[in-house]
Amino acid sequence: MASGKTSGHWSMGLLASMDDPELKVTADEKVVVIKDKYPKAKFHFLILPKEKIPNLNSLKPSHLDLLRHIHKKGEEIAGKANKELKFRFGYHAVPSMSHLHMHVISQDFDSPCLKNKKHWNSFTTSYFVDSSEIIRQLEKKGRVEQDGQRANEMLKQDLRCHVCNKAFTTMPSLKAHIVFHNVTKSAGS
DNA sequence: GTTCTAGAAC
DNA sequence: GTTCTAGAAC
Repeated sequence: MASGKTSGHWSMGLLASMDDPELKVTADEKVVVIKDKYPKAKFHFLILPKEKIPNLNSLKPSHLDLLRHIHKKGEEIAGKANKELKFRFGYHAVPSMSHLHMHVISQDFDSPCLKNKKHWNSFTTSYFVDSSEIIRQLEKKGRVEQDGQRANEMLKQDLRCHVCNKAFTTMPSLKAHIVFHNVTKSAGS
């Protein structure tokens, strides 16, 4: 392999990342765990099933065990990474990257890779669907209903702090604000 | 998904 | 003049 010209289109990038030793965290018979290449928080992992599942819409009840396994793996990885920080486990309603992947992301959102409104809203609005919600929907309805158009509108929403709901007009001001939440939270001693 | 950058916003 | 956002990328 000379340079990064492996799989043509950028949306196929996750498949390459799964084999990248720099990003790979662990794997078992069902899933691969990698670090997000551009982490949007102090801890940001992706859990991908080895089985090729394109997206949420293609999930069937037969995938429920796998989804529960992914969720459990997420809790395990988060616990190993950091026991103080809060984590969320979930899926983007309209992911940019191909191949189903669950985000495991700490809620500090303290990262230089977190730069714009789309980044922010994709993790703090209903564009981010909790894994438990996906599982519940699949159990109840036999499929996952997805309103992609409504989800995409979430990305354009005004910026709001995910902790206190305060509104902000720019990303730099929001980022300066959330640092304050992180400090007060860990100021135990 | 990111990078780059024009021009809006300040 | 600088900061910041937002749209194109073949």
